[in-house]
Amino acid sequence: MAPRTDTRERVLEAALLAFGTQGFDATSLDQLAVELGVRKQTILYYFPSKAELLDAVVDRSSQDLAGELVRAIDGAGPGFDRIEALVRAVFRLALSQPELLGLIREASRLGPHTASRLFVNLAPLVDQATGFLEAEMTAGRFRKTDAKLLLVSVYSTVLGAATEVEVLRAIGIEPSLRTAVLRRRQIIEFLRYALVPEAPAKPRTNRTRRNG
Amino acid sequence: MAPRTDTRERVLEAALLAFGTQGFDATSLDQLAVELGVRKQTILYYFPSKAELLDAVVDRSSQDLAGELVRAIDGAGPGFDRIEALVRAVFRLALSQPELLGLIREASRLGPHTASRLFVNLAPLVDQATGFLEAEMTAGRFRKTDAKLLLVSVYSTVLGAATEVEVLRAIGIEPSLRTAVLRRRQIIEFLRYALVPEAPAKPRTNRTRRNG
DNA sequence: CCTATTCTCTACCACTTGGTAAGGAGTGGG
DNA sequence: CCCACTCCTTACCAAGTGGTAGAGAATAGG
Repeated sequence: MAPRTDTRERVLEAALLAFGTQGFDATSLDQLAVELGVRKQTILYYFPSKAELLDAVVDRSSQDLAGELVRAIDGAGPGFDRIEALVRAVFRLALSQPELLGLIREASRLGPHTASRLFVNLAPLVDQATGFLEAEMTAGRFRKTDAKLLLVSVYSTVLGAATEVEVLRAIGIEPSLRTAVLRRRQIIEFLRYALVPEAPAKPRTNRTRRNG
Repeated sequence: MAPRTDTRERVLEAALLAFGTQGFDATSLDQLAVELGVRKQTILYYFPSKAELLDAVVDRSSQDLAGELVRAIDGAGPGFDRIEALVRAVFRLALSQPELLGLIREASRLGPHTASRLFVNLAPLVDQATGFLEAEMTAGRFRKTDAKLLLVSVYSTVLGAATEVEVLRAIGIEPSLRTAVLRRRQIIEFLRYALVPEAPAKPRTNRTRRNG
């Protein structure tokens, strides 16, 4: 039956925001409660402990992320188009929901328990990605190498470019929508050279890839 | 004059280890004190607050890191050899002092104050790196692109491959010395394709690149 | 020997943390 | 009307947090 309130929902959202930006340890249940206009025990009613709240947030967020990325990838053509679609999706998330990507980082930082919880939900995506990479390699569209290791590289590169705000700032790139577009383009170019063999015909046409 | 004890030194080391592995918020002064076999107030004698301890640790660590990397780079020849030397240095650190790289991650996560402190010390390295990249580009040895953005990509890729232990584990790669060598090789290959134009003569000989 | 300095200690504290216990208000069904 | 259930509350707590105050031990210099 439908619950009478959406408090549980709101707790999850607030927790995602807090965990994803400040980090798990730097977030207190009291603080969350205040933000929600609710007593701390209300949070503990829905989630028996802070750890279980984290688990719930990680579960939901990783599922959300996986869904988002799978959708973006499925909508793209074969070959490098999929990589490009993935990068675009990640950058879209970095702008609309930076806390989500932040939580991913945080979750893999918090040790095996949380990390495995995270990657269990991401497993389908990982499998699909490795399968995709291997297929592209045998088709000769991508350079041949270890697909798993390659995936780690792509993961690090994309997530880094999308989330390492302080690094950008330190290097003299103020994070903004404008520079995000430039960063995205650079990442795509970077990955294309890294993945696709031969001269990739460098399309000056920005993105219109649909045949016509 | 030389201090009569090395306590300050030991505090810094223990703090680096704890901050770099567990994170700043998850580390308490009491815990550090117990590990050191010393009262908490001894720590606070040398560092008036936990925040200032962090600052000191970040300062020292970033200087150490910069020194280590500059040394590795300077000892390498021109062109891609320097990138390779950098990757090797980072992986060496990832094995011998993982907490150092962990602290770098942590520091850029803890907000502008700590991050700027970090990158002030890394600024020479950053300048040298961007200068190097630009020089290589004009020399035609590297593909032409925005040097700063490229640097962010390289940074993310290398640091990610060296530190994202849980990601590796989740993907089915148990972190070990053996896989570290494979990862390092893959990263170097990956970066070479991304950076160096044309077919780079893909050396089947593993690493002996010295003319002979 | 005396004193100043360096270093570490004991004793304490205000505050925050995650969490327990239990009760009360609203609601829906019998 | 009453019972059971959902939802949120007040009241409270033990443990841990970063940090202050100040004393005591050791050493070096005069």
